[in-house]
Amino acid sequence: MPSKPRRVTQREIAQIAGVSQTTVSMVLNDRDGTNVRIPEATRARVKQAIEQATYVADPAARRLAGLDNQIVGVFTYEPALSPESMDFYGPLLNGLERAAERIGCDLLFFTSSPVEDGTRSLFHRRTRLRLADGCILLGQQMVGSELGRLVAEQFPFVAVGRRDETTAAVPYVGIDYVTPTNELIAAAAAAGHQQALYVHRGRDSPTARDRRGAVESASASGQLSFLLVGEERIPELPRLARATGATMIIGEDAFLTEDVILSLTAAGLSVPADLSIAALGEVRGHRTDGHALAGFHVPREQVAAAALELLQQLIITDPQSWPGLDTQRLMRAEVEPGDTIVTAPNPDQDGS
Amino acid sequence: MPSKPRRVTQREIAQIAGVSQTTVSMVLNDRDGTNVRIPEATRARVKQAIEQATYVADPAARRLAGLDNQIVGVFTYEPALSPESMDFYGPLLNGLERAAERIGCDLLFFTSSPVEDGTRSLFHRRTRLRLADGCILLGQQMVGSELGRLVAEQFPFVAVGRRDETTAAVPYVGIDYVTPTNELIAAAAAAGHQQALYVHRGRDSPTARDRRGAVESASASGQLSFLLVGEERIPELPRLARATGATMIIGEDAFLTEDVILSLTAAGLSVPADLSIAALGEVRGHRTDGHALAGFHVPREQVAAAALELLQQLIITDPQSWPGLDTQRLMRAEVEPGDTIVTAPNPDQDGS
DNA sequence: CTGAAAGCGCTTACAG
DNA sequence: CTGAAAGCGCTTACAG
Repeated sequence: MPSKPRRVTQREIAQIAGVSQTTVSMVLNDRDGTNVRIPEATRARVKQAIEQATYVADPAARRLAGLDNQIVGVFTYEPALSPESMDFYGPLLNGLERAAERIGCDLLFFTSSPVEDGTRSLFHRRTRLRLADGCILLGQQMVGSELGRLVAEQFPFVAVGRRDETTAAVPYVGIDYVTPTNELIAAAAAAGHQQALYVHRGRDSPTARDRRGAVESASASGQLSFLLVGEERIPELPRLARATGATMIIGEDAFLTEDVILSLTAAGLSVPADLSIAALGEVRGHRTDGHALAGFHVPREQVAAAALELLQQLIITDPQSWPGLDTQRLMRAEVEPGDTIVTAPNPDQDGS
Repeated sequence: MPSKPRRVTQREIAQIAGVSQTTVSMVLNDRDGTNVRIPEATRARVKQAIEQATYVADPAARRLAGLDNQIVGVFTYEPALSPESMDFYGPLLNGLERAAERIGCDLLFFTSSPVEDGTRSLFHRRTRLRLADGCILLGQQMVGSELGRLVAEQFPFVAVGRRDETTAAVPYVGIDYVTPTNELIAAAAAAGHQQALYVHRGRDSPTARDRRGAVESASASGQLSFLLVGEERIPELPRLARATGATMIIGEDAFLTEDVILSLTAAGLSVPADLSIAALGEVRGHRTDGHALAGFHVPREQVAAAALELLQQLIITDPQSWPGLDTQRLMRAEVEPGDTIVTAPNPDQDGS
């Protein structure tokens, strides 16, 4: 270990300015309370010494003495900066970076977290978690026990995405898929669609359940009847559409929906002429044969920014008062009308 | 400021295990030197207490006591996580993340650095730079005075990209463009090309100079004669090629080269049938009309990994001994042959 | 208004 | 082999 080169400290500043180290600290932190009132002259002298000696406070010492750090931890359960993960993490990281710059905090990525017992863990022996004032958790899937431990230890953190890995009250900022799903279904119904297929991945995540739930209740209310189809049955879609008289197919997300379209066009069907199509996920950048895919815009940048803001609130609030905060927030995805929902062929006209 | 919830400390572990706090520290850090020899029994007792109490050392205290942190700072002179910057930063960040995971260190992004006096500065009043063991600097353009100060303060850091912003000996890992440029020109000459155009952006960065220098010396040696053309003259390229008899055009980078191709095809010229084309930069993912663009593969992931490894060396080496280290390294870009360099039309045949 | 002192949680000589 | 003590650089009661 190399000898840590000594930096200029408050003590030296104090000597230069001819005051005590305490006074330097007071000036530095603008402590001008009831019991302390430092005359402008002293203050100026100290400030000048600080300037002249290019003093910078040691963050470790500040932290140890109990102050906050302006450092926010970022933990992802998988690599966040690889090309493959950019689709999902890119907008989130972008939103985090911008919000961090605005708030004035640094971002500590816990890239070290080793794989132990088969899963990446936030709590390893040498975790630097405590160095951060709080932590943002990113990832499609999180570990319930770790979320629980964070809650139990009253460590400020916010998860991105609605969580159900634990019964503990996990602070999160997630995405409201229900409202836009209802809107999109209403629009489809208004366009004359009565029978549709919903193609899903069969996952059991909160957002997957949300979307499926909205679809099912639209179906139950008779607004638009759905047949739910697992992704493994995509090849059968042309047949299923014919058999049910469906005039529309909705996919759980854009990528899945692109597979759906491939299956349809392979069977000689044309989109949206023969079948209207939509995805219950981000569709920006997704086009099909010149048509903009109908679906949602998911404001991930804003979600990340909102998560950081919520985290700041938690950090400056005493844990005692956390229950009074609104710590579970949803940002609404917006409907992107696109060009792939068209008026349904009138079934009555078929018979005429 | 909320009351910092108390964490379990070494003192408590010591009480549980019935030893002194010093012993706990010794066990924790595997201090088994000449003067200390802790019997296995004690050691086991302490370890069990640590386990049971889920003790994690306070990184701030460790740091303050003079140990290293396993935290590497990352500073970029512009936002690194925005979609626009992903082209350049993406591969670097990916390489950093992977190397950090392997080495076991966390990455502290100095996203806070505010804009002061018109430029983003690493040294602001509250910089957390000192919290990191060392720092990686990323960016096309850096500030010479800050590089100089880092050198003067003997703070371990490594810049990505060859630097010339200061006369100080800046540790860096950069890219060797000269070797592959020579190779590419040799290949072009071997394919019969004798006259070419080099389209550049007129920048004065080290890598721009390297490329231009290699082009000029090839020209001077008679291997392949070049006319150097600024990017503003791209519209004139068809005329210039005809006037000079050039059979090939090389662009400084792939994006510029794509503009070149647009200009040529707009004039009714075909690539590579009428003119061979290459770029002196990363060409992966760049195709032109079904042809893979000839140029380089720039191993940015490896550059980032090498930078982190060099930084680790600096960190564990006493600054006294830094001069003995090879702190300025170049990784060679590789030639990607592509499909856009074809045999030159034989000028003699023209006359026959 | 200002300073001496205690304490944050750790490491490392230094004595037993 | 093990512990008491000093010190890392800061903040914050607490006395003057």
